[in-house]
Parts: sequence; structure tokens; C-alpha cells
Amino acid sequence: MARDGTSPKWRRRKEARPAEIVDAALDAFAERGFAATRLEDVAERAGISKGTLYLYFRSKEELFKAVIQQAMVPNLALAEERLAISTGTTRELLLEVVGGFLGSVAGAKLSAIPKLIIGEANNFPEVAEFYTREVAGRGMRIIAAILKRGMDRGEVRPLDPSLAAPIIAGPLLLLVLWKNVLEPYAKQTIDAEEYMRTYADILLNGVLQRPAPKEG
Amino acid sequence: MARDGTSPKWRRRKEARPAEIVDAALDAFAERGFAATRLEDVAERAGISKGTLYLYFRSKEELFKAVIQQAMVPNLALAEERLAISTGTTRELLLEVVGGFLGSVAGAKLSAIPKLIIGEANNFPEVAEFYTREVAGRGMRIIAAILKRGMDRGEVRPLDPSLAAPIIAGPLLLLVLWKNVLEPYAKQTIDAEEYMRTYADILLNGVLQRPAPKEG
Amino acid sequence: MARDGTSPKWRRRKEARPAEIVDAALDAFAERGFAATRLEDVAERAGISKGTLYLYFRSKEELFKAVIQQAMVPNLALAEERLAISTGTTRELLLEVVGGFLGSVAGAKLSAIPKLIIGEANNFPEVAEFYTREVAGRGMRIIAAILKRGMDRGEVRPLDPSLAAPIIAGPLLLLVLWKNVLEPYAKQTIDAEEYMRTYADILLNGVLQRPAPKEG
Amino acid sequence: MARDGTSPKWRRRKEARPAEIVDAALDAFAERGFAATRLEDVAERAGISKGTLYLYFRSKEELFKAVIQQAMVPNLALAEERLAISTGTTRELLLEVVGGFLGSVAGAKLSAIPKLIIGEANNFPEVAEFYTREVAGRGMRIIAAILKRGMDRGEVRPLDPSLAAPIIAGPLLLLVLWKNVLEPYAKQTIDAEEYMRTYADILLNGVLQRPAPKEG
DNA sequence: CATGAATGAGTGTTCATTCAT
DNA sequence: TATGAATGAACACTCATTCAT
Repeated sequence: MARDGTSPKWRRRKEARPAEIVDAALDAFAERGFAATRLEDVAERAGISKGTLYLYFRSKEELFKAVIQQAMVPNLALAEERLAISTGTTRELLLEVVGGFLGSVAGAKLSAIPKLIIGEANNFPEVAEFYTREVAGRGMRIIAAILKRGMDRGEVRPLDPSLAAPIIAGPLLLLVLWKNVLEPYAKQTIDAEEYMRTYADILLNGVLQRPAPKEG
Repeated sequence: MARDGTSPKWRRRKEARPAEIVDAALDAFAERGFAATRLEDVAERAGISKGTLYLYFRSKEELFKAVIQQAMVPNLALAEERLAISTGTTRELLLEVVGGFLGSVAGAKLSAIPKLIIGEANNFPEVAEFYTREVAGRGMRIIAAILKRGMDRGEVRPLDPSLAAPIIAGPLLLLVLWKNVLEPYAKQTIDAEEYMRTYADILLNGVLQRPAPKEG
Repeated sequence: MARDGTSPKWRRRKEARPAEIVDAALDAFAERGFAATRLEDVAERAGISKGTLYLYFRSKEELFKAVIQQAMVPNLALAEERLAISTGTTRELLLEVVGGFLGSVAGAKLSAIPKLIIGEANNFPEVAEFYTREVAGRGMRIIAAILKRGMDRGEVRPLDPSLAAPIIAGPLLLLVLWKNVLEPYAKQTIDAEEYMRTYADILLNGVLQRPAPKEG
Repeated sequence: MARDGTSPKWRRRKEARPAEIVDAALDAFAERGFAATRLEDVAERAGISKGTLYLYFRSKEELFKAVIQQAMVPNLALAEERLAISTGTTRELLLEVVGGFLGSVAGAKLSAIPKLIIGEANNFPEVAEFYTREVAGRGMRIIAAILKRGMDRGEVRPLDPSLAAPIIAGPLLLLVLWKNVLEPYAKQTIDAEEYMRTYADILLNGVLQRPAPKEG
């Protein structure tokens, strides 16, 4: 029985399944919200039967939690590391972080998470707390750290970093939500890249020290 | 005023009912989301019986639509009028509009709407479209109009107003959502007034023409 | 409306419902056991819909508990009172109590309870404890009291009443179970009255003082 | 002893399996009842996998039947033989049979069977019939035979043996059920040996000819 | 108009049974 | 033989909706 090196179709499945299911669930939840999603739909999307779900997740709620975690956690570490290494100017740093952000918005998958959190936070206090601390909080702290570093280097105007951080994050959140929620119902589209350029323009202008305006 | 025999209190009641119900529904929906809210809870909050709801709204979905409309429509006209009359500088105008916004965030009631829309847009295309057009869209157009006016007057740097508008709105959205969704699960609070001050500082700096830097 | 004395079909229902449901449930449980009974069957027997059950009982388990209690409690008080009043000989007393028992066996309804308890005790510790204390225990204590009284009056041979009581109860339990469980699958029937006569004969002989053996 | 290459332990295992499974099943059924027992639990107790069960039993029901049969059949033949050989007085004979019974109660295993039968008889007509005929019926017939023999020998008072038999069996059934069902939920314990002594005392007194009442 | 008892379609969850390995 | 992943029928329970009062 399977004496050779080929792994049986099945075994491999066993390991991939949880991720496949979470993926399918993210899609389904993103489309209809947590409550309105039938587990049977998730199963169908994942190409399995309803019962099989329960081999991997104890309940719909557990599945939801898994969706949130699987989607967010890896992504955050990334951003943090990027920051730690960097040596450039604040301008460069901000553009880099924000550029990375743009990338994830395009890779639509996980950009549906905020929408889910917003809709269900009150029904999943645990998840809400986790998200607040580990995602929103961490994100804010990263931005605040950049600002502080910038102020230390004299590049950034004196500001309260913990207040400025969410202000910087705001337009990004709006973009994500727009793309995920309202754009399908709008007549016009926002071009993400143009948006980000304008955003960088405005925000950097708003935040950075005026560049020694040589005489107007 | 009750010239006839009928109890006026009662009469007024009858007319107020729909609004009372919508109010109760907004509360309930804001707390648990549309799907997770039981009509019985709404009824209880409104001090009526489950059956009575159906005398005023044909279904849960109709009630939802009413909630969205009742909450938003009046508020928008207000902002628009404010704009039309205004004669001040762009700085003043923006601060005024944005200040009005701060007021509505404090009057928490309708600030829960965005959260609802975000969670349920896909399940209520009609509502989503309405909201996109009449609320989000109109809001953007107001801001864009201010910017354009500012550019015409030479107060605002040259920018694409339709791109800049959502960027200006972003931090406001974030504040609303933070207050309504995550703050209960966070260790720290954002002081709305401080936040708005910093916001004005950054955004105005980012958007307005540099004030004639005299020479360094 | 309903100004006259007739009570609306409905109101009256409301009050009778719980008992009707418990009745239907007892039948169903008696037939198939707790686990194998579908709530839908209970509903059907009670002439109501599945959902209506839940207006009166919070869960299948609650219904089960209600069945046990409704069936047993009233019956026990009766037996106890009968005892308290009595003034006859032990023979008369035992025959009376035991006769009452025969009556309840005929009125099959509640005679299915022991069967239910036996099958589900381990799954309903609460119920088991209640039954042990309030039904089995109380029954034993009644019998033991009769015996003790009999010994005090010199009518009953010296015996440990708390051991003798279950021995006296045993044949009664067997009869109930036989009638409820195995008889449908047996070729012969036990005639309950004959059985009780023989029972009285044997047990009284076994328990009472020998009738003045004329000089032995 | 393992002279060849095949592991004998393994071999023996294979043959013992059915019995082991039935054993595990008896335990599980005794604890939770037939319906509430998951086959997975049985498998776990037996130290095998869920699928393996199906190599030995075609369904849960088949397993149940096997449990009943394996538990009862051998035990009955024993009692019958004991009777056939015996030559003592009725008193001795009864005490002997009943003593054997006491032994089996102690060896708890199969004493859970009555409980199972009582709970599931209606769901397993076949089993119920088998049990009625081969266990209950046979048991009754053994006792009846003893009584008849006793009457023939003038040791037993004239009685209808087929009515007296269940009366004699009743207290034994009660003991078994008490031990298996309610005792865990009671504050007091019944000492089985004392119980049996009192039982013998009462029943023999009730059944046997009065011991030569010296001319009364 | 108002009530709340009644309904039943819908969904999460369990578990006996199957079957590819 | 043995495994355990996969299945899907079955059932408890919920809740929007109806309607007799």
C-alpha cells in the first residue's frame, strides 16, 4: 500500500483541508456576512460535505475565529519586520509601508476581514479584542513608531503620534471598505493607485516638516 | 388641543409609532447586527408586541431599509445647506463641516449606520445602492465641492477633488467605526476632540496652499 | 370582544397546553424511550406544531423532567395520606396500599415512568436523584413505616424494615415492568388481580406473625 | 510457544475481538443507554477504530443484539443444570439458586442487561422477544419448577407456581435495578448480603409449609 | 389597532455508516 | 485486516411571519 514515495491523494488532503476550508469560509463570509452564511455553502465552496467541516472546526464560531486569525496574523509580522530593518527617510518608510498595504488590498482575500470584524465584533467579543489588540493596535503602533522616529530625526512636525496614527490609517481603511463594500453599488470606481498617490501627497504634506521652502 | 373626545396622547402615539420602532430597531441592529437581531427584541425595546411590528413594517427587511433612511436622509440635507450658504475661507468651511460631523458622532445614534451598511450591504443591494449614492456619494461631493471652491480661490493646492475627498473623509470614518466597533474592546480611548484637532491640523496642512513662506 | 362568559377556544388552550404536551410526551417516551423519541412525534401526538413545544418547554430535557414530575408527585402525597389516617391492622393497611398500587398499574399512564427512569437515569442525574429521593425513597419509607407500626403492635415478625421494604416492593416493580415492557412480547399474560392475590398471600405469610400456632 | 513467525498474541487477538467489542459495548450501553452511546465510544473502549467495528458487526443494532445474547445465554444454562442435578430440600434449592443469583449481581457486568432491555425493548422487538422467552421466561420456569417440586414433596404450600415465580423473582429484580440504576443517586446503600438474607427469610416463610406446627 | 399563541421553513450539529488507503 | 476521513440523513432548536381573538 503506497509503498512508493507518492503520497496518497488523501493524506495530503488531511493537511490542506483546514486552510482550504478557512479559505472558502472567508469567501462566503465576505460575501454574505457571518450570520447569513450557511455552513452548507462553505462546505460546497470547499468541495466537501457539511459533516466534514466538523472534523476540522467544532462550530461555526470556531470557524469564524480561525478565518480571522489565519487571515491576519502572518501579514502583520511582515509589516513589523519591514519597519525594523528600514533605514531610509520617513518619507521612504511611509511610502513603503503604505505601498505594501496597497498590495494587500489588491490581493483581495484578506481585505474583507475589516468588514467582517465591523459587522460581528459585538457578537464575538473575544475576536474583537484580539483584532483590536493584534491587528488594529499593532498597525497603529507601527505607524506611530514611524512618526516618532521621524520626529526624532527632525523630519516630522511635532504631533501626538498616537493621535496622528489613526488619522494616517483612516484613508486606507476607507479604501479597503470602499472596494469591499460599496464600490459594487457605485457608478464610479476608485483607481487604487491614483488614490494612493494623492493620499501620499496629502498626508506627507500634512505630516512632514516643510522642506525648507527656499523662497516660495 | 384635544378638542374632541379621543385621547391626544394616544393619537400622537399612533403617529409616532413608526419612528419609535425604527429607533428601537436602530439600537438593536447597532448592537447585534441585522441578522443576529430578533424582531422580538426590537418589539420589546419599542414597548410593543411582536405582532404590532407588522402593522407598520411588512418584513424585517423593510424595517432595515426604514432604519437606514430615517437615520441618514435628514442629516445630509443639513450639511449641504450649510455649505451653500457659507462664504468663509476654505479652512473655515472645512472646520465647520467637520465640526458638524463631530457633533453627530457624539450623538451616537446614527453613527452606527455605517457599521450596519458595511455588514449588510451585500444582503441589501437596494439599500447599498441608495446609501452609496445618497449618503457616501453626497458626502464626497460636498467635500469635493469645498475643495474645488478652495482651488478656485487659490487656497487649496491643485488636487483631484474626487480623489482627495475620500482621503479627507477617511479619518472621519475611522473615528466613527472605532467609537462604534472596537473601542469597547480596547484598553485606550480616543478623545474625539483631540482627534479632530490633530486631524484638522494634518489635513489642512496637507491640503491647503503653503502660507506664503516668507523665505525660510 | 368575548364579552360574554364563553372563554375563547384559545385562552383555555394556553392553560391546558403544558399538561397536554406532557401527556403526549409521556406516551411517546414510554413507547420509544427518551432518546429515540423525536420531538416532532410528541408535537403531533399533542396536536400542535414542533415550534409550539418550545413555547412551553425550553428543551427536550426540560420536557423530560416535566414528564417525570407531573406523573409522580401528586400520586405520592395520596399514598402517604392514606397511611397517616389508617387505623386498621397491618394486614388491612398493606392490602389497602397495595390495592391502590394495583389501581395505578391499571391506569397505565404513569406506570411507564419507572421504565423511563431506568433507561435514562444516568443521562439525567438530577432527575435520577429526584426520583430516588421523592419517589422510590418515599415509597420505601411508607412501607417501612407500616412494618414498624406492625411490629410495635406485635403483628409483624421482627425484621429490619428498611431491608424488608424493598423486598415487599420488588414484586410490584416486577409487575409494572412486566406489563410495560415484556408482556407484549410474551405468549402469556399475567392477570394482575390474581398476581396481587398471590402476592398478598405470600408476602403476608412471610411477614406477619404466625397466627398463634396452638402451642408449638 | 510462538514457534512460527506469526505473533500468537496477534492471532489470539483476532479471535477474541468480537467478545472484546461486545464487552466494551456492554459497558458503554450500561452507562449511557443504547441510543445515547456513540459507536465511537465503544470503539475507543475496545481499543480499536470505528471502522473496525464494522468488520465484526453489521450495525449498531446487531451489536446490541450480540451484547444481550453473549451476556445472557451462558448464564442461564448454568442455572438450569444446577436445578436438574439437585436433590436437596426446597429450602436448600431455593437458597442455592438465589445464592447464585447474588453472585452474578456482584459480578456487575451482566447485571446491567435488564436495564438495557427495559429501556430498549420496544425498539428491538426481536431482542425483547428473545429475552422474554429465553431469559425471563426460562428464569420463571426454573423457579416454578422448584416450587412445583416442593409442592409435590409437601414442602411448599399450595400455590399457582406460575404466579408465585415472578413474585419470588421480584425482589431480585429490584435489587439488580437498584444497584445498577438508582443507588448512585441515593444517600444510602443496600447491603446485598443482608438484603438477600432478609429476602430468604421472608420469602421462605411466605412460601413454605409452616414448619410442623405441632398440632395447630 | 394591538396582541401573543401558533406555525414551519431553515440551519447548526451529531453520528451511524462507508470506503479509499 | 485495520484505519479514520468523509458522508449525509436525521434531529433539536430558532425565529420571521401569520392570524384568531
